[in-house]
Amino acid sequence: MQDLSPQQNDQTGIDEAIVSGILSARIRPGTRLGESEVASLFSVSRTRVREAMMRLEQRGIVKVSPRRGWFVVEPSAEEAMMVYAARRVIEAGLLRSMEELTTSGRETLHAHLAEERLAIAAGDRQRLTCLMGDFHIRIAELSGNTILVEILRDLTARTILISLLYQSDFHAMQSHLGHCRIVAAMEEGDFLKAAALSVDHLDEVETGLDLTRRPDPLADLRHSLSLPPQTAAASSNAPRKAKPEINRGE
Amino acid sequence: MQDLSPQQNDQTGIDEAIVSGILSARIRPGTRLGESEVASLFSVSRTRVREAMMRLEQRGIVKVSPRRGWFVVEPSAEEAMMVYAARRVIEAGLLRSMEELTTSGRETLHAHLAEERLAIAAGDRQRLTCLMGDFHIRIAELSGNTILVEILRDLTARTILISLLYQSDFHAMQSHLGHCRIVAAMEEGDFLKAAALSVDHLDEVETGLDLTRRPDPLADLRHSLSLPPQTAAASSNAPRKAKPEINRGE
DNA sequence: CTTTCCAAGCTTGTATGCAAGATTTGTCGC
DNA sequence: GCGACAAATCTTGCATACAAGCTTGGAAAG
Repeated sequence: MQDLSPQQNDQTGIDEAIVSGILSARIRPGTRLGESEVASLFSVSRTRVREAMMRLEQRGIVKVSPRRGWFVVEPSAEEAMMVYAARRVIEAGLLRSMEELTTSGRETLHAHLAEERLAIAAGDRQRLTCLMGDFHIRIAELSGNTILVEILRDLTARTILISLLYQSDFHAMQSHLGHCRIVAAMEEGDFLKAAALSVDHLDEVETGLDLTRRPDPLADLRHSLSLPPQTAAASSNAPRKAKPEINRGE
Repeated sequence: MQDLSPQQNDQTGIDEAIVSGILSARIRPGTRLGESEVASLFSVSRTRVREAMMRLEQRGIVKVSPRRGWFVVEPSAEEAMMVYAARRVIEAGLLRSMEELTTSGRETLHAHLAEERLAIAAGDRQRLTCLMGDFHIRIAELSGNTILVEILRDLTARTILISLLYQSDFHAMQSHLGHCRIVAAMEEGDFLKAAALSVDHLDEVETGLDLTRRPDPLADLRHSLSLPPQTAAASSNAPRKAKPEINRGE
């Protein structure tokens, strides 16, 4: 099983450790998070794990299947569209409501874009996934509205899960350029343009998804066995036998 | 203490009973929600109450003061402004992203406006508070995006708490007219105008707040003793005896 | 050999118990 | 009378225990 980085400071909470695992794409959608399993990882009792799960469920990040266990959500196609729609609404609304880009704000964004370029050059896909989501959070942070930041953070987490499910290949360079364009518009002080670009950017990413593809419950197992990844053609006539993916590990 | 309508169907959950109590302004900000207290009201153990509180905390509706108890949040002035800002961003963004008003949608909105008029005529302030918040949720529901609906529902709950804290007197008719204008614009198919009107409307409500007024920790007691409500003048030279105001620190 | 049914094991759901901290109240000293 | 201190009480924090249900593996029947 992918580790949840339990060595991470216990003070930050189990919640954030799991979210962080998702944001960095170390935890896949559908991953089972057994209460006792996580409890022993963090050296606490099930009670606290359960409380964390309740909070994460509220945030739309995990779901419970009664008496079966907790699972990282596997957003349906409908949910995926709603997440993107919500992000378009909020991010565009946010940009439209902005009035100026402070110097420190500009520096923050440029630093972020530089990091993106670095990760692209290094080909560090995991880090890239994280950065691509973070970009939008950075922008929200500029507004100083922590409420919206938190909302967007959760939506970003779900976005990452969605792309892990439905994105065949993501074009990092394309996304990066989209980000650059948005920042450029902000520097011009043209926040309406930035908002429009943001909508375009999200549309672009959403269009790149293959939402017709049903989530593959065997993805993990398939990967473990080094079988070729599921293709659209294969998914229709694949003999769905075998057990519905259980926690690998320990 | 205000009752939480425990007779409400247990299936709906403790969470929703409390939220419902807030939405209808039966539960005031700062209200203490003791775990065992609520537990006995709902005839369950503290465990389930605690889980409900964890979820509500995540939704920004209650806060825990360690080893002291759970309290319905008393948003600070900064938080209040953030809530309104977030609502402006989301609601305006939502309206701008809409493209048509369906027939059933129009009927829903008109039915709602009719209810508002009814409540105004009856002078039912409690019901009115609830309806005024619901209007914006109705609009979000038109989009079919349940994610945004849930977000707005929580923001609305917080809005009601804010107005209970900072609103000296709310002008129901003014708000109602604002709603009417928004609906009219939507009927014209002019969603940009509707979005602008929505921003104006929220601005208007926010302007009507007295954010300089510190929350009165004695409000409940004062009310129980039938003392006159706190005025800006009285608050400055009132002999602050009794307990040191509860956790509004940090 | 295949199918059906039952039991054992594991997982969550819920309650309860105990410990630690905060508040309050009563008392003592001045 | 008034302020400080200490014990009693109440509250949450956390762990554990037990109940209930799902899953699965194996045995038995066809």
